[in-house]
Amino acid sequence: MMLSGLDLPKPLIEAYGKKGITELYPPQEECVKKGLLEGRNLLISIPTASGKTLVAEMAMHHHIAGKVNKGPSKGKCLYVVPLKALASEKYEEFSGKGVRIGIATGDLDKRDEYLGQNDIIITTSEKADSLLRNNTRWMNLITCLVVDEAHLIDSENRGATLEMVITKLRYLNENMQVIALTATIGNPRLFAGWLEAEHVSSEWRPVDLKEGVFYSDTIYFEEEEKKIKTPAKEDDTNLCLDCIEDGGQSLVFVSSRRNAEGFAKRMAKALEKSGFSDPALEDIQKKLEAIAETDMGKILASCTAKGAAFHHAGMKREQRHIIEQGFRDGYIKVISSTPTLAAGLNLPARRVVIRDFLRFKGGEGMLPIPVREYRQMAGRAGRPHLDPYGEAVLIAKGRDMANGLFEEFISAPAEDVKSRLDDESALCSQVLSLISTEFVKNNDDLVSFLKRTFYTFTNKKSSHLSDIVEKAVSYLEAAGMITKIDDRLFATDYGNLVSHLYINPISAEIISTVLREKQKTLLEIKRLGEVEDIKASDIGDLIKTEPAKTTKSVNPVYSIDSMKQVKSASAKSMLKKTAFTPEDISAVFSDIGLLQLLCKTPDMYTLYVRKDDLPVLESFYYAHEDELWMEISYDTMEDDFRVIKTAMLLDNWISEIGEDTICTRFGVGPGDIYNVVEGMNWLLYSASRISYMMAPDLKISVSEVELRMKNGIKRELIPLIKLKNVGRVRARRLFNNGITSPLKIKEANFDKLSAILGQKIAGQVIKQVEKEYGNINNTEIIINNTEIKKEHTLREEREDKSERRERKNRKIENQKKSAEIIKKNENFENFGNSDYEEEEKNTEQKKKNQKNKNTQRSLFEF
DNA sequence: AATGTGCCCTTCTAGACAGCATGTC
DNA sequence: CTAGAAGGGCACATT
Repeated sequence: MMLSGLDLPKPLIEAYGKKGITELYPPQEECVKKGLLEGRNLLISIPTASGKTLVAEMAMHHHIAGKVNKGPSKGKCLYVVPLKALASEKYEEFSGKGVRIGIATGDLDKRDEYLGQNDIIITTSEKADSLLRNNTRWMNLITCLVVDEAHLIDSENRGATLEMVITKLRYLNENMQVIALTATIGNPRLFAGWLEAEHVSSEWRPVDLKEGVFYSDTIYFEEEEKKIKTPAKEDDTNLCLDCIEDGGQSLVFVSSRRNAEGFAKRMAKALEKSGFSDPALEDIQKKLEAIAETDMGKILASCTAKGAAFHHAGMKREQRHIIEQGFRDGYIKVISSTPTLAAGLNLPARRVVIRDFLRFKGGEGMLPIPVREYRQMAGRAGRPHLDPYGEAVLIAKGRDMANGLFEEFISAPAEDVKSRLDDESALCSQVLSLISTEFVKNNDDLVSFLKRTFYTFTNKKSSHLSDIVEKAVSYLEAAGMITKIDDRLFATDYGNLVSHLYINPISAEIISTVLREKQKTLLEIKRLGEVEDIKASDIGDLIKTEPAKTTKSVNPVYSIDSMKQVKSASAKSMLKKTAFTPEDISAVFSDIGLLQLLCKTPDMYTLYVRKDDLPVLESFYYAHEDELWMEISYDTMEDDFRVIKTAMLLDNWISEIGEDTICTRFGVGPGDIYNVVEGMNWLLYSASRISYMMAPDLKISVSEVELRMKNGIKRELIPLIKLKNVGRVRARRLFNNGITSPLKIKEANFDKLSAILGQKIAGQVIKQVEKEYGNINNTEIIINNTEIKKEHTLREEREDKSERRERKNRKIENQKKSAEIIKKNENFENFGNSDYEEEEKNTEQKKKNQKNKNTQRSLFEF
C-alpha cells in the first residue's frame, strides 16, 4: 500500500517522502484496513520502531484535515506519552509537517487556553489529567486521542491516572477516535474490548531481531548458534567486543547504577586493550570533563574517551544528552545502562545485552524483570537502515540456566495488563478531582461514571470498587475537602485547591494537619502574650511544640484519628489577622521541620539510606531534635530515616553547599539533587498555598523556603535574588562584597557594582532598585515583586530582535569581564554551613568509635 | 618501585509524573 | 530475606 494513494494531507506525505518512506509497512497497512482513517478505535500492539508514529500521524492529520465524519469539521488531537523526554522527542518528530504542534508537560507549556490553538497537543498523562482538572475548554474538542505506551495503564504508580484520563476524555468527547499504542500484552482482546477498538497485532519489524542466550562461548539463538571470541575473561565485555569488531554498537542493561559504572570502566579497559580508538571521542571527553563536578562525572569522561559510557538517572541531563548523542553518532561503542534507556528515548544498537535480568526489590529479594520489560530492552536491538539485524542476548551461567532463560523470557507470553484503579490512594485523588470538576454531582453519578473504567470492565462482579469509593468519599468528607448537602457532593475550597495543585489528598492532609498545629501554637503564643504581657520571644521557650504525630499505620490514608485532631482547631479563628513578630514565628517554624514534613508526604520520593549514613543521621537527629516536626517512630524507622536524609540534603542545598560536596556527602549523583529539589519545589509551592488557607501566619515562612529552594540560596540572599538578572551566583557575589540588600545597591556607587556584576547588569539592577525604592526609605523586604518582573518582560517584548542580538554580544563581553571577578570570589563554594562540617567530623570520630567498640547498639540500627 | 592478580569479605541495590511563571552563568 | 557485582583490603607475583 502506497502512502500517496491514501487520502492524506500532502505535507505529511511529502515529509515522509523526503525520508524515503513512500510505502506502508505491513502492520501499518493493517491499521488502515481496520479503519484507521475511518475513525475506528484501534489497539495497536506492534514492536518498537515498526512505524507506530506514522500510524498515529496518519490518523491525526486525517482528523486535522477534517476528513473524519464524526465531530466538528476540523479535528484536534491529543497525544499522550508517559515521559517528558518522550514528549519532546515526539514534538520534534511531528514538527514541520504543516500542522500546529503544542507541548504540555510540567516543565514546558504555554498558557493552557493558548495551547488549544494547536492541532496536535502532546502531553504526559499527568498533565492531561491536570488540564482536565482545570476544566480546560479545548479538552472538549478533542476528536482523536492517541495513547502511546498504553500498556502503562498497568503501572503501579501511574496507571490509575492514565486510566482516568482515557475514561474522562471518552466521556467528554463521545465520538472521539482512540488509538492505543502498546507493547505486546497478554490480554489484548480484553483491553480492546474496553476501548471498543479493533485489535491490530504484529511481530513484524523493519530490522530482523534475533533473541538468544549466551553461554560459555556461544550465543544460542532460536535458529542458529554463533561462536564468539573470548579474549577477555568476562562474558559481558566479550559480547560487546565481538559486536564492535563487526562494526556494530552495543547496549548493556544492568540492574544498578554501580553496576553500570563498573561495567563501563571494565569495558573501557577492554577496548583500550583491543586497540580501539577514535579521535572524535576526545571532543566528547572534553565536553564531559568541562561539566564534570563530581567523581562520577570524571569517571564518565575517562570511560567515554575509550568508547564506553554509562547511563543512569543520577547523571545530569547534560551528561545524558552528550552520551546519547555520542552513541547516535556512532562514536561511543557501548553504553551500560539501568532501565533509563529501556523505557526512555529511542536509542537502538545492533546488539543488546541483557546482563542483569534479576532486580532487587526491598522485602522480596531478587526478582526476574517482567517479560514486558525484557521485550522493551530486546526491542532496542537493530538500527533501522544501519544494521543488517539486531541481536538481543541474555547471559547464562550454566547450561540449565540457558534453557531457563529461554523459557522465562524469550518464549514467554507477555503479561496481562490490569487496572490499577483499585489503589486506594490513587482512587481517592481521582474521586476528589471528579467532584471538584463537577464531572459527578452525587454518589450515583460517581458510581455510574466509574462503570466506564477499565477496572469495572474487567471486574464486573466485584463490589470492591464501590467499597473503596465509599471509603474515599468518607475520607475526603472527614478531611473537609468535600461536603455533602442532601445527596449532592461539592468540593470545598480546600478540596478544589488540592485537586488543582495536583497533590495527593493524603499529602495535603499531612501538610495541613501539621501547619494548623503550628498555627495553633502561634495563636497560643499570642494569647499568652496578651495575658501575661511578656515578650513574645520569651514565650517561644515556654511553649514546647509537640512534634506532630502522623498516622502510624503503613497506609496512613484512612486514619480518622488525625482528622478529629484537625477539626478541633477552628479555621475561622485562624484566619483572623494577627500580628506576630519574626521571633514568634521562628519559635515554631524551622526549615528542617518543614522539609521533613514535606518529605514525609507520599508525593515525595526519598533517598536510600546506606550504612555509612546512619551515624551522620544520628548526630543530625540529636542536633536538631527540637526543630523536627515529625516524630520518628520505631516501626516506620526506615522510612523516617530516608525522610531525614532527604530533608538534610535539601537543607544543604538551601545552605549553598556545593554540588560536589552534596554528592559525596549523601552518595548521590547530580541528577538526584536536581530531581529531589524539583520535587520539593513543587511541594513547597503547594504547601505555601495550603498554608495561606490553613495557617496564614506561616505563609511567608513557607514561601521563603520555596524561594530559597528554587535558587539554592541561604535566607540572607532573599532580598537580592528578587532582582531580575540576579541569580544565586550574582546574589552571593553582591552579598560577599557587602551589598546585602537592594537598598545597599542604591547606596553603592556604580563603579563598584559594575566591578561585581559587569556594567550592563549593574545598570539593569540599579534601574530596578530605583524604581522600587525611589521614594521609599526603608529596608522592607518585598516578598512578591512579580510586578517588577512583569514590566520587564513586557518591555523586552517590545524591543527589536537586532537590539537583542547586540545585547547578546555585550553579554558575552561582560561574561569575560565577570569571569575575572568570579575567580576573586571563588570562596563562595566554601561558604558551607559550619554545622555540617562539624557534624562530619563528629561522624568520622563516631565511626571509629563504633568500629572499636562494635557493641554500641542504638535506636539507629535497623 | 610500580603495577597486576587472586582471594576474601562487606556492602548495597531503577526510575520520575505533577504547580507556577519566566529567565541564571 | 533474596543474588551477585563491585570495591576495598591484603598477600603475593610480575614488569
